Amino acid sequence: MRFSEYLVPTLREVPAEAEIVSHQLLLRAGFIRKAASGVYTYLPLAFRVLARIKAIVREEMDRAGGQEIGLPIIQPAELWLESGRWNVYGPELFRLKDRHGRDFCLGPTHEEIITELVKGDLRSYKQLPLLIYQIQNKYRDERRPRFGLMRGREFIMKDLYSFDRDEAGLDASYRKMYDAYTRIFERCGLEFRPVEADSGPIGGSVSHEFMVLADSGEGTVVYCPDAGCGYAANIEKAIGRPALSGADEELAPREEVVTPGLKTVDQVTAFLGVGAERLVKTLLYEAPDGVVAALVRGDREVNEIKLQNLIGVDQLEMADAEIVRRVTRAPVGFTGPVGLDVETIVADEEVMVMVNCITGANKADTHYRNVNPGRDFKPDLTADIRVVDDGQVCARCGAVLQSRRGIEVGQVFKLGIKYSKSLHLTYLDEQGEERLVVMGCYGIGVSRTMAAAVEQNYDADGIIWPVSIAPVKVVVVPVNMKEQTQVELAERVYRDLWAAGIDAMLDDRAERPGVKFKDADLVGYPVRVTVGKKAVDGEVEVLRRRTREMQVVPVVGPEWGTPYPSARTFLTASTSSFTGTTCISRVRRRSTSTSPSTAFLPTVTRTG
RNA sequence: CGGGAUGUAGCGCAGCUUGGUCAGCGCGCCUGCUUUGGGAGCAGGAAGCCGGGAGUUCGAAUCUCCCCAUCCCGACCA
Repeated sequence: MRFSEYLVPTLREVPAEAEIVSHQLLLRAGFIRKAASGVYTYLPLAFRVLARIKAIVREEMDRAGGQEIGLPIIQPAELWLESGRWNVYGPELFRLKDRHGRDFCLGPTHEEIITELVKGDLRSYKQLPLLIYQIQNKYRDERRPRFGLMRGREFIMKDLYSFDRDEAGLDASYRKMYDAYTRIFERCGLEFRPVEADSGPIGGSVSHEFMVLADSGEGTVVYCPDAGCGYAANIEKAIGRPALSGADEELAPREEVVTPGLKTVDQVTAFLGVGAERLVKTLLYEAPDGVVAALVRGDREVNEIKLQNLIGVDQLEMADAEIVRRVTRAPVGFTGPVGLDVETIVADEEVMVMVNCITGANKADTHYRNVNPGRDFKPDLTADIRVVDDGQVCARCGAVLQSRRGIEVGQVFKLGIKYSKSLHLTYLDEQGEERLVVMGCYGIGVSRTMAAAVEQNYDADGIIWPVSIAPVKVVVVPVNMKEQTQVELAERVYRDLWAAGIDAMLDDRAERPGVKFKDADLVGYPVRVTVGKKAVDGEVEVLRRRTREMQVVPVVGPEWGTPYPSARTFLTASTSSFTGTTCISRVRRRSTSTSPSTAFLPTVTRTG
C-alpha cells in the first residue's frame, strides 16, 4: 500500500468535538469520521485494525468450539413482543416500520433471535453443547452517545451463546469462554483485568467483566493488591469486609439536638464534633412499589445496584425534595429511620452494630443523638448495600483494597435457565424426558476494544499500536523523493517486507520528511524504516515507535547487486521481537515474485 | 431525559456586547519556483445560504422567537 493512493486523512489539529484520547487520535490519524452522533465511518486503517481484532476473536472462539453464524440486524417486532422486551427495552431500541407499517427494530443484542433459532432446531441432548456466535453491528439509541467509539449508537460486537444440558455443562462452557477472553485480550496486547461483575438486568448468577485499565474508563475496578488473594470486582459488585464493631459505650437515652440548617453529613458531624462513622445516613429512593429508605454509615455511599438487587426492582431513583417532605414532614437533610413511615427500610450491615449514633429526626433543623439500631428502629432488611472503594478492606484477606478506572471490553454471564424457562427452550435427554437448556452469553465490544487499545497505547505524538492489531506493521519512509537512490531502495525494502509476509506502507508522498515522520508517529505503525542519506551505502534505519529505539541496518550490498543476506531476516526479526509477537510470525507467507503493487494486496490481512 | 455550552471555508478559531468596509485569521487544499532528517519559504489561487426557519429593521453572522444539530456533566450497558 502506498500512502499517496491510500485514504489516510490526517489532521494537524484536534477536532473540537473529541474529548478523550482515543477519539481525538482516531480522528486525527485518519481512522474514523463521524457520520452522526454516536455513528462512525471506519476508514481503511480502522477497518484493518477491526479486521485484526475480529480475526483474533474468531480464532479463539473457534478454538473453544464456537461456530460463527450471521444473524439479521433488522428483526421483527413479534420476536421482541414475545420476549416482552419490545416494551421493556424502551427508547434505546431503534425502531422502524416497513412499507406495510409492520414494526421492526435494529438488533441491540441477539438473545431473542438466537433463542428462536435454537428452539426451532434443537431436539436432542446429542446436539449439546452448542456454542454459537456472531460478530456484527449492534444498535442502541443511547441516551447520551459519547467518547467516540466508546459509547456509540452503532457498534461492532461479538456475541456468543452457549447451550448446555446442565449446570456442569454451563460451567465448562463458561470456563472455556473465560479462558478464551483472557487469550483474546492478551493477544490484543492490552493490559486488562477480569473482574467479578453484577449480572444486571440480563440476569443470571455469575458474571465477569473484562476491563481494560485506563484512566478514561467509565467503570471502576476494585481490587486486592495482595497477589495471592487476587480479588477483583466491578465497584457495582465489590464487597469489602464490614466494620462490625461499634463504639464501646453504654447505650444512652435518645435525645433531640437542634441543628439549624445543617443538612450534610459533614456539617452535622462537624457541628457535633464527631466522626462521620458515628452518623447514620438515610436516603430515600422511589421504587415502583413505594418509597425505600436506605441506611448506611455517614462515611459510606449507597450502592444502588446492590439495593436494587436486594429488593428486586429494576428501577430506583432518588426521591425528590417533594417526596422527602411528604414522607418525613421535613426538608431534605433531616431524614432518619426513627419513626419513619416508608414501604421498606433497608440497613447496611454496618449500621446494625453502631452505638449511640446520630440520625436525622424527620423534623426541620433537628437531629437525634444516641440512636441505637434495634432499640430505636428496626429495619425490614439488613444487608450489604454500601459502595466499596479505596481504603476499605478486602473481605477475603484483609488487605486494603485499591481501585482503578477501566473500560469494559467484554462480559461473560451464566444465564442458567432464566431464558430457556420463559421461552420454553428444551431438549430430550437419554430417558426421553424434556429438560430445560442451560444457557450462557458472552460479549466482546470489538469497536470499543479498538478504542480501548488506543487509550492504553499512545504518547504525545500519536497512537502506538500493539503489533498484533496494528493496521500496518511497518511504514517505509524515503526521506527525499527526488533522490532516486532513496526511492529505489525504499521500493526494494517495501517489496521485501511484503515478500516476507509483513504488511507495509510506503510513504511515497512528495512531502518533506518532517511531515512524513509526524504522520508515521500519529498513525502509530509499530516500526518505521527510514531510507535517507545512508541509502547510497545500502543502509536504512529501523525505528521502533514505542521505544524510539533505532538501528542502522545494511539492506543491500555495496553494488546493490544481491540483497544483503541478512536484510530480510533482520527486518522480520526487528519487527516481531517486541510486544505482541503472536501476529507477525503467523502472517501467511507470500511468493516473492509477486509485485507489491496495491492490486496484489489483500483487502484484509488474515492472521493465523 | 434533566443541567451547561457551542454551531462562521476541510480542521481550529475571531467577529456578535455597540446592527452598516464584516465575510476574516491560522492550518490544510490547488498552481508555479525554491527547499528536503521532525508538520518549509516565496508568489499566485479556489473555497463559506455565518446550522435552519420566522420576525424586528432602510439594512441582520450580529437583536428576538421557534426549530435542528453537536459537545460536555448526572441515573443504563459491550
